[in-house]
Amino acid sequence: MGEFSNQGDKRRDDAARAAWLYFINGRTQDEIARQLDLSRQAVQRLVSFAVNEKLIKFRMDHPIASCMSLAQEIAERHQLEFCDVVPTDRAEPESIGGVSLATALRMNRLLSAKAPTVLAVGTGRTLRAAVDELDAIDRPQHKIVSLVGNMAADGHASPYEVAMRLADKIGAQRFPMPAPVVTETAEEREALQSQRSFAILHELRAQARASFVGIGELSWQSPLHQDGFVSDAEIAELIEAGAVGEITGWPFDIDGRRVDTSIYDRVASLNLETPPKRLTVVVGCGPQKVSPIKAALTGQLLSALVTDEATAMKILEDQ
Amino acid sequence: MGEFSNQGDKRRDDAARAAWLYFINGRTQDEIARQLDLSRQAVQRLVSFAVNEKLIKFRMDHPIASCMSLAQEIAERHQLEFCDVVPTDRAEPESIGGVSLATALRMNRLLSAKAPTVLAVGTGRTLRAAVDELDAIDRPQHKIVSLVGNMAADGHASPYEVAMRLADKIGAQRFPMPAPVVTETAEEREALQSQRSFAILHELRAQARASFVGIGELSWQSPLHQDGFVSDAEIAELIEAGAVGEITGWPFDIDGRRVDTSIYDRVASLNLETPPKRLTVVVGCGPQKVSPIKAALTGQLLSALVTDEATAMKILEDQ
DNA sequence: ATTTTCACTAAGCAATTGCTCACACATGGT
DNA sequence: ACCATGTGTGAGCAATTGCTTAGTGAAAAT
Repeated sequence: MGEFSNQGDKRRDDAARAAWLYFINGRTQDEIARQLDLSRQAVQRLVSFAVNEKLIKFRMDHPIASCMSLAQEIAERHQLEFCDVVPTDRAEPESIGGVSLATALRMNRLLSAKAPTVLAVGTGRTLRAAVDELDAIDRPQHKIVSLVGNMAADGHASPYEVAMRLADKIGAQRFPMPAPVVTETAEEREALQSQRSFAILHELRAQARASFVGIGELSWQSPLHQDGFVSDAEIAELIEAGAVGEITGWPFDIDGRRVDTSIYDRVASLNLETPPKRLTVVVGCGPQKVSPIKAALTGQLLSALVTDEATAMKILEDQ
Repeated sequence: MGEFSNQGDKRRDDAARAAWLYFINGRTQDEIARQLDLSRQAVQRLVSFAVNEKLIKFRMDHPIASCMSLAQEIAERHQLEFCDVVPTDRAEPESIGGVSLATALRMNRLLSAKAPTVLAVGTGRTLRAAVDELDAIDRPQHKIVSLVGNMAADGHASPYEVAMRLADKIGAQRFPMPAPVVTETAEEREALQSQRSFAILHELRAQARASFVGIGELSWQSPLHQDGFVSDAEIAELIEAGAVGEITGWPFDIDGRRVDTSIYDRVASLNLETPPKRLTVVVGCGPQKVSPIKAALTGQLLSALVTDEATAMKILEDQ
């Protein structure tokens, strides 16, 4: 009783206790310090730690009318299963805190099920942040399958891998994709995809309850390019061919249709299901995501969307 | 679009937006004021309003070891379906914020089900506070049935009625008990209970997924007495006869057994099911609740408990 | 034994927040 | 028109919080 396996647990416990007294019982840090016999600074550190580590969570329990109406409009117009729109922080329009929280709530709902569930995920900053917001639950019966590799051609890995981290978080079985996003040659992709592990990924995706994917723009500043997944020549070719966005590495044009360039035969990720065969949630916000999302909606590449108010408004503009 | 049915909605929306930016995006009230074009004070009021109205919620997502071990010990010793123990605010040991939050989480879980669910509830401050913490969901298919009336013999009603408020909150069907807790005469109770509405209450309780009840001590300061449900003479008689606690008006002694006094034939609430036929959650904390809870545990009057750390420790002492 | 490292504390300052008060403005009743 | 009433606002102050610095002591490393 009352013993801790290590110091870290004790610290987390103290932090949780301090945060409880602070947020839920509404005490000041001074009072908590006296109560727990610590210095005020220690309490301040604990509370801050608890917030950073998300031992304590904030959740909005009120539908904001303007967000709701944007969401409904988008969902109806594109026949989505759902659309979540969160308030934009205008001082920092690229902030992903809001959408990742909303995404985490959706993931939570699916993952809290006791029945074994397969979830397919892409990669990206926003998804990664969403995983950090997930509730701590233990679901060894679930399976997390990666839709896309996270290696560049030069072999270095992007830090935004999601499947492993998600599986870690909930103790699920993990099925990462051991591949680059885009291979050097078409033959290389063939070789990769003929491996048994790829067949398993395909098989699992077919059983997946839902897919969660990010969305990228295609430009010289695009994440796909910056993270080194595609070369200068390739990005130029893609832009030239009219590609405006990509999902799990698959480029598409303004109408959401596939773009035939030399990389099309070298994208190693699982194919996009068009139209989606399962709940396919696209997550993203920010000015640069507007046209990719518009295109994806037009091309019916998704069946659900999580974004923010500013992006939602631009998506609805002059359509 | 963007229109509001009334001013209150607009205010709540603004508050929600301010709270979102404050808690979720981590901006200062000053920044939010500039962004929403309001004074800092207005933002401070909005944030405070959002917290008070629970538009924004705090939730702990970390099991505190000492609370967990107390909970496990109690649950095992008394074969409970669950026991939730929350940290105590030692500066205010009677504070019910924590247990009501924990209770609300348990209620939420049951009420979020889509399948029509019947929930039976007692009365009391803690339960009342728990209802205020519930998520805003709409569940017209559910039914809320009251286990106990909330009128005193003199006809005045206690403000701690729970069933109606709970039903309001989630839009469920309501089945209040139109009766005093203790009638004047045994005949009066007979008359009440022969009414059709009572048969319905019984019937519904039999279908209930769970009961949530408070627990009271029996003393001159007990809520039952202070709220005027029982007279001076009656409380004296009960104490004399060895009653230490009550649940929905039913008094019991230190072993959790019924106490035969003159009021036993006049308690109008639905009978206690002993042992419980369904999930029966007792909610309460504070020094004065210790022996009632101990007694109820001994007499197997409950199948789940929500309390706080200090109370839990005292419950486990020298048993 | 000595040094290094680390974590913590006290102190103090600057930023942020909570609260009060006096005042403006709208509303509804007389 | 005039007056209560209440609702919201801005200013200002006090409390609280976030953060930095310097110092202390314990544990680990040398």
